[in-house]
Amino acid sequence: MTTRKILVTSALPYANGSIHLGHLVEYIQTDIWVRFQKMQGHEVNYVCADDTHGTPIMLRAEAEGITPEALIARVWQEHYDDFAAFHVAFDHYGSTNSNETKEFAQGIYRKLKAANLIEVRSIEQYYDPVKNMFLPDRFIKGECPKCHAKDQYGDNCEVCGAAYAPIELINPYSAVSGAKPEMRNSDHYFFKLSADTCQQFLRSWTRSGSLQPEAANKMQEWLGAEGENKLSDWDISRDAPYFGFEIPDAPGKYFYVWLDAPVGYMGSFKQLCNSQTENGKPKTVLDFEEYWKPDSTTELYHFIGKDILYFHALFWPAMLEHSGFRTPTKLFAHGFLTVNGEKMSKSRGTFITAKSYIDNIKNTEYLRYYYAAKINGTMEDLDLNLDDFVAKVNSDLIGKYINIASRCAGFIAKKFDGKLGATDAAAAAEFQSAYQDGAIAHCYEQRDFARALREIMRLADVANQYIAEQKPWELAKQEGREADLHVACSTAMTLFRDLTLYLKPVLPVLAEQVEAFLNIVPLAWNSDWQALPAGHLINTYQHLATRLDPKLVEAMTAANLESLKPVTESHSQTRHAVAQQPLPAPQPLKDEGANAIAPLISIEDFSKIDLRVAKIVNAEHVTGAEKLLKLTLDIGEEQPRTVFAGIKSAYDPELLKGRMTVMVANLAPRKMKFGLSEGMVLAASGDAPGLFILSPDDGAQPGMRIK
RNA sequence: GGUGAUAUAGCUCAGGUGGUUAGAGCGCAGCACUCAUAACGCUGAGGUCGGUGGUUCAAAUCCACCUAUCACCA
Repeated sequence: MTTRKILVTSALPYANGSIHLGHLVEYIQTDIWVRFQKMQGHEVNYVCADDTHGTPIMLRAEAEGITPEALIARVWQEHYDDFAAFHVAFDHYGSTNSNETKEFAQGIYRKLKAANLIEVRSIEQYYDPVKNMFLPDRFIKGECPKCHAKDQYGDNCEVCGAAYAPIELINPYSAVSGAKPEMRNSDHYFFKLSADTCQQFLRSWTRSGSLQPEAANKMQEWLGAEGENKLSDWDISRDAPYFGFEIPDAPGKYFYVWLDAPVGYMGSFKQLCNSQTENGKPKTVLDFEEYWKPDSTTELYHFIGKDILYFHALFWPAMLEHSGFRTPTKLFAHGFLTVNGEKMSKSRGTFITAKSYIDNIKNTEYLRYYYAAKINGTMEDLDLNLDDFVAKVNSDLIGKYINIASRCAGFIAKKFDGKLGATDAAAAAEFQSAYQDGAIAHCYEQRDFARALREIMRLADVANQYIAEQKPWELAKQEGREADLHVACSTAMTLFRDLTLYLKPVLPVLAEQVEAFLNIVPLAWNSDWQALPAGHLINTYQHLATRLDPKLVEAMTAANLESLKPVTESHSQTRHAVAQQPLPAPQPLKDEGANAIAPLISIEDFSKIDLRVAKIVNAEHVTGAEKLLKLTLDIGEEQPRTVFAGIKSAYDPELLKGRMTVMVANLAPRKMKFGLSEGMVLAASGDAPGLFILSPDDGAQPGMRIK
């Protein structure tokens, strides 16, 4: 087999939010494919980076009172740790905010300009006079011109679905400052995608087999029929203030984040090339030019979500083609993740962050397995059904696969001092031919992991049937059957070894543990099939994996329940450089979003809350507490209750004594540093300073229920 | 609104080029087993393939329309 040279990327996560299980569909898919190719003996480099530029990053950093650089550094580390926990093994994980990416972005721009593909035009755009900045569509809100819903974004209405331009909004206001925006002119730089050369190139490139059939159809829609020019030019500049790269010879103008995001693939790979050193000297194994020159014989694959097909299948190849670089070999677009058949939802606890999975379930290979069992290389959405997840992991991995080793290894240890015997050639024949015909490898190559795993689990069934037929537990009790027992259990170990090989791209850590248990060199996929030899010594079996407890999954969703917290992230699943995508202001700013009314509840839900009129019989400061007052409340019970309330900043205890107020009487008691708090006092607060406890009208008596 | 995709047993999914009684795993019921951190084996009950109408000797599989879900519309 010839060694292929392959460069693989996953889309760049935006440095504005946490990695969640939706992101991981892509990174896990890519990682499995990369690991498979490496096991085949190919030279594979897998690079990615944080996507760090744009208005959302700039504003978020400002809201947090830190520099954008500090923000992206922090998020980079979080992303990096999350990926590592899920065993996503990048060869390099960089950042678009790098010198390498900057040089490539500016270089490409200069080439495009020299090719006469850049044009400057003056456009009219909303400007925030308070914040002194031009406003992206998503940072302008107002009343929908069609249905008159309030507080809709500048590009489309979430109530009636209408699409429009920001200028059509009624009573627009800046989502950043709240100010009324003004129309102002500004020069913008455009990449002339509508130029004949681009049109013609894209028309042929999108049909060259670089896209999945569904994606190619989609492109057809965007390109229009032959002779029809549907592409319009692409606005690649943004005005200061903007966090990004300056456009050469254009003071105050910056590259739009989507221009430098894919260039980040090149930048990250360049960093990888530069970082390969040996004894302090460059190793020069990786040659950037070899991978990116126009006639390169290496392969370049981008794994992306279907939402960003437009950028990767039109802008990106057109940029590369006209700036002297090679174009991608193929784009692998995938669908979105749904959880329990629906969009991920914060209020249902199904907006699951990578971190919360790690914290609650710990074993990240279970998710890798489940995703792999559903990934089929198409653009269809993938459903994470949490009940199914538990059932599948337990049944396939524990019940079928691990169980093979677990049920046979004991005999090898006890009866044969850990030494394997001969292999039952007839029983192993199916496995040997499965290896040789390469069907499973072919499925991996095609990214149809689901089909691969179905075949692997079928083989696991075959192995378990073999053991059931051999009945080693009976052989072990019969005189003179030791040889048969030895063969049966040894054969099972070879079958188990094969299954482990096939699962290794999906379950790299478990495979390593099996390699240690079987005392074999790391499994690879590029040699002839051989049974484990007679006389080979294996180690004592220790349980390799345990069943997934459904309670852990429940705990995870509970941890993600954030119905009381304001939505600060995109409610779409958009997961990459997203400035074109729905993206609310990153931090609660003034009067919208943060203060949205919570989801509807039923009267039953409300009646669960037992609110009572309470008389404050005593109030005092708590030594050592910055915010708390200790209240003694009478609600008509024999003993008054003690409640710690965070209202010290607003109330003098002396003035509270004797007042009537409202408390939640059936809140679970909470142990605090200063004692047990047996309820909660209600108080109102907003963005403005101040805190206001409630009072009933005169006449209300302690203990009266509020309903 | 336009476009692309999806819709098959309780759940999750397979079903090139249309062709005998529509498949798997899980779940469920029964049987059996005890080697295995209750795992494994055997048997069985469940779908007429989103809806309607076409093409055809024959359609889950082709066509039209409809419905629902997802995405994209730069």
